[in-house]
Parts: sequence; structure tokens; C-alpha cells
Amino acid sequence: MPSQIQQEFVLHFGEMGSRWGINRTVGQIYALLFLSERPLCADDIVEALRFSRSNVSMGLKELQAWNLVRLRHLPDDRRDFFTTPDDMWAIVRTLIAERKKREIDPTLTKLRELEMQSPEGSDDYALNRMGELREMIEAMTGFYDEMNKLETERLVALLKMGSKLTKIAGTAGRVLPLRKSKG
Amino acid sequence: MPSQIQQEFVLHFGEMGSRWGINRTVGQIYALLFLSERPLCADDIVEALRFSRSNVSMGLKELQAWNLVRLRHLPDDRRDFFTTPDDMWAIVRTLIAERKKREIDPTLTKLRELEMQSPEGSDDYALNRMGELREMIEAMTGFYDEMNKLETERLVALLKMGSKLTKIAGTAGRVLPLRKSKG
DNA sequence: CGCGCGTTTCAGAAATTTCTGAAATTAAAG
DNA sequence: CTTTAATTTCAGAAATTTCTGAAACGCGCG
Repeated sequence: MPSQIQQEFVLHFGEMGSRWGINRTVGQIYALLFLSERPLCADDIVEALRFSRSNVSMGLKELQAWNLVRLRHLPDDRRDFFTTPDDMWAIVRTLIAERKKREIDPTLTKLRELEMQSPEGSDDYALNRMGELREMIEAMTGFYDEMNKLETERLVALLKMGSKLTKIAGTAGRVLPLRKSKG
Repeated sequence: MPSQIQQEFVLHFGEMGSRWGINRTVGQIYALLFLSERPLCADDIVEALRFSRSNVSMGLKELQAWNLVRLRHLPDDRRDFFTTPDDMWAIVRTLIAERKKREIDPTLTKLRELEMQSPEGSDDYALNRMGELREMIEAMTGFYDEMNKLETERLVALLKMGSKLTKIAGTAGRVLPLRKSKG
């Protein structure tokens, strides 16, 4: 049933899965749902991908933990059906939020913890280095938070601004544009 | 030799390593180098972390593949010494560039391939979905490219602009700010 | 209750990834 | 050319992760 093209896409997502912090199975299941116009139930997925029923169940559970799929019910049918959101930007927002939660927030928390409990005076270099790292993460996540507040329409407009943005950055901190000094 | 604080930081990076697409060993080695004021050679790392010499060698090789460490030589010493760059923003730029290369570029390439080779007419929904995904990735990577062109000083200024940026976004596509229509 | 139908859990099997010690390699110095 | 000090490679061991079938579970219905 799935076309050649769909099949390749699904396999690609499977291969990339490990680089994205999910596994092959989960990547393939997600890809299949992503391309499917109608909601799929677990057995549809078993049939399409030839994984064991329990593996599919685990995979779906993980996708739900990532908030990447929605559970749906059809009238007069007890089975669970799943879809991915139609809105691509909603998908990417979720993805980024979840990755931040898993990959960045724990480190930020840990850095703050360590800085708090650090015995005064000692360990100067390392402590300073951690502080710089923390500040950098705070700057980036602060920026992310701002962007993420925007409605999609505005967010897309901002992303598409391109070089206009770099001009604004030139005037951000100083009145005159920054220049290479000639000596 | 490493303080309690350093030790905890190193262990944390080890644990996070798997979420970041490197492994525990590599995460710990990186953390150790990151906190170290002076360059370290492989045997320093073996001593600090108690990994086998060959494991350290592999780990350093992987960090070099990621461009995350610099190889240094001290006068009258044939050993290889390693450091991380002093500049935190240089580090994060490298990290993002490498992750993009591994996690995003291959998918963008694959999507373009599949769209090219797609037989005309058929497979409407899936093809459209892939097209939307590709466009979204292109918008995001285009924005990233713009940001990445900025000198660090300007980049930091831009990140710190905070809510000013969202105001600009409001005027980007339209003359008047976007409003909820009342009916 | 007990049946039917679907989902989830779980212990062990299979696969994959990571780690090690021994051997090979490289390169400066004598 | 040989010695010596270092790094790298590699095949197998160890550890971890993923996958499976079987059993347990949940729940609406007669």
C-alpha cells in the first residue's frame, strides 16, 4: 500500500532516528503517521512496517511521551487511532520544546546547583567556565522563549526577514554600526 | 585532583552524552577538557577518568571529528595535548553547525531527492506533506545561516534584544500590527 | 460474572554499541 | 638501522538497548 516514495521516507526517518534521540522503530512509526492522511491504529502500523505488536505499542507510547502524536477515536470503534498534527509549525514547536526539556534544561539546572553549592574561593577557573556556559545557555533559551511566544504567522515572517535582521543587530547595542577600525 | 564540583560536572556530561548523540565516555572527556585550564594529554585523561587508554584515544578521535577539541603541542614534548576553545560562543557555533550537519542536512537532501524523483500526479497527500516539511526546514536553516553570519558581538546583542524582536516581527509582513478580528 | 477485543507489560532473546588489551603503527632520537 | 615513546587499530568481551511472544490487564457488553 505505501508507495515507493513513502517507503523511502519511512526508512530514512528510521535511520535518522538514532541521531534524533529516538530509535529506528519509533522513527519509522512517526514517519508513517506523518505521511498518512487518515489516522492509523496499531495494527495498521504492524501491517505496514512488520514490527511486532508489542514493539508498536512501545513505540506509540514513546511518541506520546514526546507529545508528537495525538490519540483519536472513531465512532463505534474501540481501537486507538493516532495522527500527527496537520500544522507543521505546531510539530516543530513541540519537537524543539521537548528536545530542550530533555537536552538542555537538566544541564542548566545542574549548573545552577553546582554554582550554588560551590565552596567559596577555590576552583576558580572551572567555576568561571561553568558560569560562562550557564550564561550562554540562558541567553539562548531566553531568545528561544521570545521566539516561541510569537504566533506562527509572525514567527514565519520573522524567520523570512533574512538579512534585514542582521542589519537590526548592527544597531542594537550601539548607535553607529560596528566597523573594523583602520588602526 | 579534580574537585567535587568538577567531578559532578563531568559525570553529568557523561549522563547527558547519550541524549546529545555522543556517548558517556566522550561526554566525560569533553567535560574534563572544558573545565581544565591547561591542555591535557591522553594519559592525563586516563588517570582522571580511569578509562582504558584505547577508549580515550577513540573518544578524542570522535571529539576531533566533531571539531570540539583542538590539538596542541608543547615544546620538547611529543605527546598530543588537547583543549577546548576559550570562546564559549565559538564552541556553541561549532556544536550547532555539527548537529545541523548530522541531524538536518541529510534529511533535507533526502526530501529534495524524493520530490525530484516522484512520479507525477500520484501520492498527493504524502508528497505535499514532504514539501511542507522541506519548506519548514529551509525557513529555519535559512534563518540560522543569517544568524550565523553575525559577528559574536552582534549576535549576542540580538539574542539579548528580547521582546523588542517580537515587536519587529509584528511589523514585518504588514503595515499595521496584526490584531484579533472582532467578527 | 465471564466473554471478546483491544492494549500494555515484561522477561528473556537478539542486535547494537561501547570498551578493552594486545598488536600494529608512527615518528623522533641515538 | 634500532630503540624508545607515543598513538591507533582491531577483534572479541562486556554492557546496553531494542525487540519479541506470551501473559496480564482493562473494559464494555450480554
